[in-house]
Amino acid sequence: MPHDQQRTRIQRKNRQAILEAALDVFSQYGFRGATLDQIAQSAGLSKPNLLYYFPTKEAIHSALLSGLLGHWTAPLRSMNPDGDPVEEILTYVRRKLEMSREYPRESRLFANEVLQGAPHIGEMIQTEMKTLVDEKAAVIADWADQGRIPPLHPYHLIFSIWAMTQHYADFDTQVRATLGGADQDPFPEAETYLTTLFTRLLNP
Amino acid sequence: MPHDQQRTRIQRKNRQAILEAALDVFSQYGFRGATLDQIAQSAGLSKPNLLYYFPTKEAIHSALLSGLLGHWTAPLRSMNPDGDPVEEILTYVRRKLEMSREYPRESRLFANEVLQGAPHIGEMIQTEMKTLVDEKAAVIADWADQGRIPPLHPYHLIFSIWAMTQHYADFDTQVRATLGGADQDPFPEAETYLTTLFTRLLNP
DNA sequence: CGTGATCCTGACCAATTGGTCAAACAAAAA
DNA sequence: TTTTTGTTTGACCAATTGGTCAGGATCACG
Repeated sequence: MPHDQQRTRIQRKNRQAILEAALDVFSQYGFRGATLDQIAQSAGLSKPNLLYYFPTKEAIHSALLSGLLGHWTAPLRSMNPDGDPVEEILTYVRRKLEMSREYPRESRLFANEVLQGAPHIGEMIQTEMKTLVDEKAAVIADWADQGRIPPLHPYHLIFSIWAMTQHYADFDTQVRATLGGADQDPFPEAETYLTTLFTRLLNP
Repeated sequence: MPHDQQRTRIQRKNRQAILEAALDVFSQYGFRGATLDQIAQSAGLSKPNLLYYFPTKEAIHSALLSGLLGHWTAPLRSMNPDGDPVEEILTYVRRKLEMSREYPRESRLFANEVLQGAPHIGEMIQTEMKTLVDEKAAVIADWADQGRIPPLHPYHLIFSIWAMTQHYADFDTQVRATLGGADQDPFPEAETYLTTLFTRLLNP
């Protein structure tokens, strides 16, 4: 049973390759649309060998999602209650946008999952995720109460940051197609735009 | 061949039922994740009978998407160049949010499609969609040139409206789970928040 | 070296997939 | 009432799906 912990060198390498391949495939086709053959081929393994490392398709998916959740929520987690409100929020926006540029597959993986009603991570959202958001929303509410930022609904403020930043990863195809010059990188302009938007929104 | 036009009463009824069922299934599972059996059952037809009305799975999907595109872009299309800029944009935002509330399945259908690289409607995006956005972005740019709204990047302004409004349809599960009271309707608060956001953003 | 644990494979399986087809059935036209 | 047209079905198909299993290959270690 290699599933308890990553012991050997080979196990580490292959589990890593599988998760990498699975990220590719799941993020592009969703859970039901992805196939084990695709993942196995992309990882350079045979299908039975793949199933030697993970017992089921769901196990791969779960391992991916739970392993990524911490990384994905890091920018929000590092928002500092003692910092300058506008600066903290702007930094959060920029770091979140940077995540969309650097890790678009991760963004699409979560998007696919949530789109389908979050059947595999619904629990995680209701616990870990909600706890984090509750905490940070309280911080934002405090800032608003102190008059340091305008009185905006803290949860919807967070939602709008998620929406706008993840949009550039999840809907990359549409963004690029709409902007025309397909080779053009939309992210620099996006950062400028979002900085302007939140600066105007948060300063009195 | 019933595929040229909807002739008989039965054809109209069944084609309608199929598209309705397909919207349910495709929007929840994506193209590859959806099955003909699911759609047939949801439409109350046998699978061969379903394939009597549409030759392939792709045909159903295409019919759905192309039939919906016009409806989906209506709010942007009706943005009036001769109206008051702030009011026009705010109305657009509100109508778009209303679409997310009234037609979440349609939103998720497009989201699924674009997430996977828009393999079936990439062409439509590059032509019809882009033309519309180009036109309306020009209107917004004019408004900015005339000093009637701040100088914001028109395309990214439109993207941000898409992102924030569609977020409430596409990520409904996450929004409700995060807000806690699962039975609570997030849309009224969302409308208030978005109105505030764009009012602050667009007024000098 | 040898031996036990780990790693890998080809052959296989039942279930499901999108799709076909001939024949039966129903509706409408004659 | 025929005849024609339109509609529905059960049986079927090849391909693909997630997953199993016995045995072979390879590794680490004494």
